[in-house]
Formats: sequence, structure tokens, C-alpha cells
Amino acid sequence: MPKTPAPPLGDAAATPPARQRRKAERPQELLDAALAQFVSKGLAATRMDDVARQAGVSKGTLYLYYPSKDELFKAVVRNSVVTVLTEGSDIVDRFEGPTSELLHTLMHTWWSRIGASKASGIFKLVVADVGNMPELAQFYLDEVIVPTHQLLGRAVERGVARGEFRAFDVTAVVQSLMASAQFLMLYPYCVGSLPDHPFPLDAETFMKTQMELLLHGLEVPRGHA
Amino acid sequence: MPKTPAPPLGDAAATPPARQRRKAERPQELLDAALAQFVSKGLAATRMDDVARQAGVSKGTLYLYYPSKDELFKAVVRNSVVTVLTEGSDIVDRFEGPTSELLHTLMHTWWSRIGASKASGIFKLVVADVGNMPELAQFYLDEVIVPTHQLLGRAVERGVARGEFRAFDVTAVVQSLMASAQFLMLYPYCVGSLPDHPFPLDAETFMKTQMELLLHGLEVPRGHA
Amino acid sequence: MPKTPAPPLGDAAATPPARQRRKAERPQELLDAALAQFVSKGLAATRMDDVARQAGVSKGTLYLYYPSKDELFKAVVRNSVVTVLTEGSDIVDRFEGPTSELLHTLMHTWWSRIGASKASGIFKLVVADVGNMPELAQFYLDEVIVPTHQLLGRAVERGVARGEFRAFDVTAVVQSLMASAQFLMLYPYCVGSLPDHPFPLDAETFMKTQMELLLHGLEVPRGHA
Amino acid sequence: MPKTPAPPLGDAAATPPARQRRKAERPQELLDAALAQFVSKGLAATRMDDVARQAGVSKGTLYLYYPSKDELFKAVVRNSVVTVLTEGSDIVDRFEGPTSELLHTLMHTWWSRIGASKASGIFKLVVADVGNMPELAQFYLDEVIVPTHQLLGRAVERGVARGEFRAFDVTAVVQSLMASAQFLMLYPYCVGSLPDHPFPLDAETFMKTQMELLLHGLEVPRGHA
DNA sequence: CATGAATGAGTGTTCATTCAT
DNA sequence: CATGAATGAACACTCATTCAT
Repeated sequence: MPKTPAPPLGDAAATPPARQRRKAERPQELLDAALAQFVSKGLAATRMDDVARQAGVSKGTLYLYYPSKDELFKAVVRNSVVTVLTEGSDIVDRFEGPTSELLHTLMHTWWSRIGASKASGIFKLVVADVGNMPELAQFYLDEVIVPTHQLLGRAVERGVARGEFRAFDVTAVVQSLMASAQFLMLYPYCVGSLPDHPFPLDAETFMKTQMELLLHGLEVPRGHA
Repeated sequence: MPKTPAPPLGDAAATPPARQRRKAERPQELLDAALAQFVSKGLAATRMDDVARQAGVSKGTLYLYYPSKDELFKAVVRNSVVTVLTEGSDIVDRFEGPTSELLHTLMHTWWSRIGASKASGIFKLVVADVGNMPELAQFYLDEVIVPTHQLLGRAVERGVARGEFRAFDVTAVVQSLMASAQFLMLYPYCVGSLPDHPFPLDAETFMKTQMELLLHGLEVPRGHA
Repeated sequence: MPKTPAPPLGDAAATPPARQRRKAERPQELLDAALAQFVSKGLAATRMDDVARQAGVSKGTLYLYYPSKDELFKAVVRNSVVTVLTEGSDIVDRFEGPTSELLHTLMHTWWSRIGASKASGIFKLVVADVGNMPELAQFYLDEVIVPTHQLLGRAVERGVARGEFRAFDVTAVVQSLMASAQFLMLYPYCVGSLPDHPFPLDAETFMKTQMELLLHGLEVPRGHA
Repeated sequence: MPKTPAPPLGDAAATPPARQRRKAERPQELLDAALAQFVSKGLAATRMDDVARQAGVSKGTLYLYYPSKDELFKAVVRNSVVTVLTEGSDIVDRFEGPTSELLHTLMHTWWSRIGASKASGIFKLVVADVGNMPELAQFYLDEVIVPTHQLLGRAVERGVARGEFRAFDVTAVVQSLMASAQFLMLYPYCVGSLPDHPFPLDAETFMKTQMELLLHGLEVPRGHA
């Protein structure tokens, strides 16, 4: 019976042997497991055992990749948020059309990539534990907050430059958008955690409404000259 | 009818023996200490010893008043937020003048009573730990979220009834306000925890701006007929 | 208005004022409460609070009468067992009639005074805790075991002296009787603690049977000369 | 058919690595240590630390094998008594010869396996703590008392069936035997705990005497027709 | 005398981290 | 590399004992 044929030369890197492929994927598998556990139980209440079991490895293996619980947590944060920001930046650069539409696009992209995924739980974790991990604060500021501000700031400035928006304190507008995003991210961990609660929140509707309010306050009054 | 003779001026009866006076004040002292510790270190990272020491009592005494860490935490939440809500309700009932001003008043009252105090840290704690304390979720919904919605909802409806605001989804407006409040409460535990950060947030300005944006989107266009 | 008349001389001790009577009865009330608690929960699992509450006094008062838990326990033991032994001794001295009947009488007196009362639980406690209280062992030996041996030994010797019993190792007979008594005292704390158990033990029947077996082995064979 | 080559003489596979061999032996080592500690100090007074130290492991390791103190205790009881009962049952099945001799054999087997070993202290523990552990009561009844009754009951019935014993209430005879056994088990924890006590108890003599009394009361009068 | 608030040493249990295999 | 047995520091909670009132 023919063995698995040797991969053609030059292609070896593309399909490594199963063991190596496994090894290459391990870090991501561990981070996924850790994210799920951290988000659902909180940092302190999650045991390294839980993470390892969910990832299907032993506790020792987990420590082979991440030297401590704190480092694992930081790696989870890093892994979950950074990649998305470059995507948003591209959108701002390339977008053509009204800025209000750009903002809608950014918001929806964020929602589909972060807000609606488990990654939204990271914000909860950062808020909860940043007080005991000073380096995490700096990291989160540098890697998340600042880029986000720049990203959104550029979008708003685009609107002003194009005469679509009133001249308005850009930081204030950005913070307004971030407040909305944070609200959406935390809602599931607040009232949303109860099976029946009186204020069901549809994210799409919420974003649309907030955006409408914001833009109405932002846009240059038109047509009643 | 012979009465107990009136105590001498200064009313000795009004100043019970030191031990009793202490016992009457203990619960609040313990709650204050617990709030400070919980907020600064998180629920899991705070030891009962820490709380007791900060309150100047032994650990045993702490357990004399609160039977467990969880109960202590719930008492802290109760103590810090519930009283303020009735105050806000009174303001809405008695307010005369434009609704925009009422909203400003409410926002500033909230800020001075909750937002600017350590009590703001409670929101962080609730978000962080509600996942492991299901009863807390219900409690927070019943005692904080629902009353807050009602309070703000009544204020917004007042504006609509008086013809000041457009007819608008009340819940959306309330959520917008709560998003701003949450943003302010969490800011110190996010980027704000760093000594020097590039987005210093002045709460007064932030509230003013958000309110301005919101009201601009809310108010009935006037005078350009 | 006439005060309570002074009690006539010589009678004061018989009817002391209520408060003093209360005080005089306190120790017994405390011992009763302690016995009940110790027996039902064991020494280690009984809190001084429990004893005090059952006795209707504060914990401080309990310590006013007994300086420690250990001392309280010893007092309970002393109080419950010692008095009965003198009664048994009297019976042996005065008894007239067959010795087999004397043994029956002693057994039933023991049962009604000790075996059937809560005092039987003391044996359980002594067995359980004597290992950690060396003085208790000596006390129990001196005050309970030795007198009991002497009491029963005299009864058996009477039977031998009167020609009713074979000459037999007295200690062995006494131990046989004590084994039966211990069995009865411990039964409730062993299988007897279960609501439905397959070996219901009627104490009267048990004692009668054991005595019958013992006497049958002890009595001088009669009448088949 | 190619087999795995036979291991060299001495069978290396039979001696697993030290770590695994240790793991296989750990439970028994822990149970031995726990038995010794429990018996000498009582359940409540024994700290898990003590057990661990005596077993030469850390406290954490102890919890690796037994999830709580209560479970450890139950495992000790199980381990110490259950195995012996099957041995006794075998003896009854196979015995040939007079039933009085069978009873002697059973008694001596019990003494060498249980009575004279530390396992006798388990009875003390059960008596002392069964009140606070309802499941233990049921377990002890099912696993110890009932089998013991059956075992001894069969032996007594054998004597009656073979015409050696009078027809007698079997339960009463069994209880008489158990009373003797309990007396022997508790003696060391009662007067026996003192270095010099006036009633030294030689177990062999005691058993012989009790058996003699019992059998004399039980056996069919012979030969003086 | 009586109270009960206060104490703090003590213990069961958990879990991040290590390391022999 | 991977494992999982072992560790031990840490912490919530209890309760016998004290003492100011």
C-alpha cells in the first residue's frame, strides 16, 4: 500500500508533517482555549488546568508555551485585538463616499470582528484586571487605545475636511464612539447575563441609533439656506 | 405620671457608651474599607484580612458583620448605589425648567455622588464578577439598572411631552446616557490608570460634549421656518 | 407597702430569693445543656455558643462558671456518673435474696439511671476524647471504672460465698457485665443512629438474655446429684 | 507470528518507573498514615497536615488522592474492615469440626486481623463521629454490621443444626459476641490508655473466658441422663 | 454578676508552578 | 517535547477565649 507520497520539493513548508503542523498550531489553540475560559469565568477564577483541558493538552504543555498565567493572559489580549486594527486602517485609507457611511462601515466591521465575538470579553478582562497588572495597562494603551483613537480620528477629520461635519472636538467624537462600543461589549456581562431581562439589546439597532444621534449632532445643517 | 427624669442638657442618652457607638458605626466603616479594597484590587485579589486591617479591626470582627466575602461584596454594592437613585428620582419629580437642563442636573448629580467617588469602581467589579455570581446579576438589574432606566426614561419623556424633544426611542436615548456614564466610570481603570496617558479625560467637559451632541440630535429644530 | 417578709430564722437556706436560687441552679443548668450538646454532636463539634444558647445564657456567663471547654466537659462527666454509684453500693449492701436477682436489680437500676438516659452518651464521649485528655482517663478510671468493678465484684463474690455461683474469675464476670452495658450504651451511636436498621435492640430483652447466658454459665449445677 | 520480543530475565516491565510505582502505592501509604493519626488523635483533632507529613508527602498530594477529610476517613474505614469479612466467611464455609471450635477460630482470626491491630481504633472513630456523618452510619451498617451478623449467625446456626447448641435466639448470641469484641476494641481507649491501671486485660484470656461462659450457657447438657 | 463584641490562632482546601520521567 | 504527580504558599472561614461595659 503506497505510503503518503513525499511532498514535492519546495512545497514542504506548505504542508508540514502532522506532528509539526500540530506544534505550529498549538499556540493558537492554547490562546483560543484561554480566551474562552478567561471570558467566561474571569481571570482569577480560571484555572490553568481548565485552559489545558479545553485545549486538549496537559498543564505542563501549557507552561511550555507560556511561562505564567499572566503571560498567557497578555498573549490572549495581544492575539485578539491587534490584528483587527490594521484592517480598519485600510478601510479608512481606501474609502470613497460620504464619511457617515465610512463610520457605519467601521462600526459594522468592528462589530463583526470584535464586538460579536468572544474577543469582546477581553475588554471586560482588561477592565477587571488591569489594576493588578501595570504593564497590561501600558500595553493596552499603546496597542489598542491609541491606534483606535487614530483610526477613528482620521475618519472624523476626513468628514470635517470634506465639509460633511461641523468642526467639532475630534477627541470628543471618538470617545462618543468608543463609549458606544464599550457599552455593547459590556452589555452581555451586565444585565445581558440574565436569561430574561427587560432591556434586550439588539446591537445593530443600537449602533444605528447611536450613530444617527451622533451624526445628527455632527453634520452640517443642510438645505435651509 | 413619673417619667424617667430628663437627662441633663447635652443629652447623655444620645451618646451611648463607646462600645455601642462603635458597633453602630462598624458596618459603614467596614463597607467603606471593603469598597476601597475591592475597587483597588478587584474582588478575587482582595483578602478579607486586607479589608479588616483597613477598617482597623480583626478578621473575626469582619465576619461578625458579614457572613462571607460574597455577602460583603453585595452589601458594598447595595450601600453604594441604591441610596443615590431615590435622590435622582426626587429631582425629576420637582424639576422646573427646560428638560435639557434637567438632564444636565441629573448628570452632574450622578457625577458628584457616584462617578467621581470610589463608588464608580463598583461598576468595574460588577462587570468583572457578575459572571460568577448569578444572584448579583439579578440584584444589579433590579436595584440599579431598572431604576436608572425608569429615572432617565421619565426625564426624556418629560422633554417629549413638553415639546422640547423630538419623539425618539426613549430606550435608545437612555442607553446613550448610560453608555456615557459607563465610559466615565471605567476610564480610570482603563487608560486612566496610567500616570501619563495621551487622552486626559476631563469629566465635566466630556459630559458637556456628550450632552451637547445628544441634545442636538434630540431637540426639535427651532426657529428656521 | 410591706416588703417581702424576712424569712424566719433557720429557714433562709430553704427558700432563697429568686435570684439566688437562679444562681444556685445555674451550674446544673449549664451542665445539662452541655451534656445534651456534647452527646448529640460530639465534643469537638460542639461550640461553647451552642451550650450557652441552650442554657439560655450568654457565652461570657458560661465562662464564669467553667474556665474552659475541657473543664466543662470534665464537670459534665463528673456530674453524670458519680452519684449513681453510691446508690448501687447501697443496693448490694442491703439486698436479701438470691444473687441472680441482685444482679438483675443492679442491671435494671443502672439502665434506668444511666443506660436509658442521656448520660449513656458520656461513655461515647470518654471513649472518643480520652486520648487527648490524659487527666480524664485517670479521673474516669478512679471515679467510674474502679467503683463499678468493686460494686459488681462484691455482688459476684456474694453469689460465690452463698454457694449460688461456681468459683469463677470475678474480674471476668464483671467484665462480661460491663461489656453488655457498654454495648447497650454505644448501640444508639452505632447502628442505632439510623432510622431503620435491621437489628432493633430492645434493651430489656437484651439484658435479660445476656444475664441468662451469664448465669447459666455461672450457676452451680443443681439437682442432678 | 512475530511477538514482541520477550523481555530479558527479571522482567523489566514488571518494575515500573519509580514515579509510577510510587503512585500505585500512595493510596495505601496515605490510608495507613491516616489510620494511625485518626486513631491516636481522633478525627477532629487530626490535621490533614499531620496525615500528609506522616505519609511523607505534602498536603497537596493528600488532596490529590482524597478530595476531603471526610472522604479520607471513609476510605480508611473501608480499607481496614471490609477485606477481613470475606476471610471470615470462608472460614465458616469450610470449617469441619465442632462449632465451639469454629467460634474460637473466628474470634482469634478477628483478633489477629482487627482487634490487635490499629484497625480496632476505627470502631472508636465510628462511634465518636457517626453522629455528624449520616452516610457513614449507613455505610458502616451495610458494610460491617450486617455482614458480621450474617457471618456469626451462620456459625451459631450451624451449631444448632448439628445438635451442639440449644435452640437459642441467634441474634442474642451474636450480640453477645459483638459485645465482647467491642469491649476489647475500646479497652485501650478507656482504662487501657493509662500506663498503670488495675485491670490489665489479656485479650486471649478475656476471649477464652467469655467464650467459655457463652458456650456453657449455650451447649446442650450432655451425658448426665 | 452578666453580657456579647472583639480577637487571632488554627485548619481545610485550592491552585499556580515545578520537574522527574 | 509532553506529561501529570508533587509541591507549598495562600486564603476563606471558625471558634475558644477575653474583657470593656
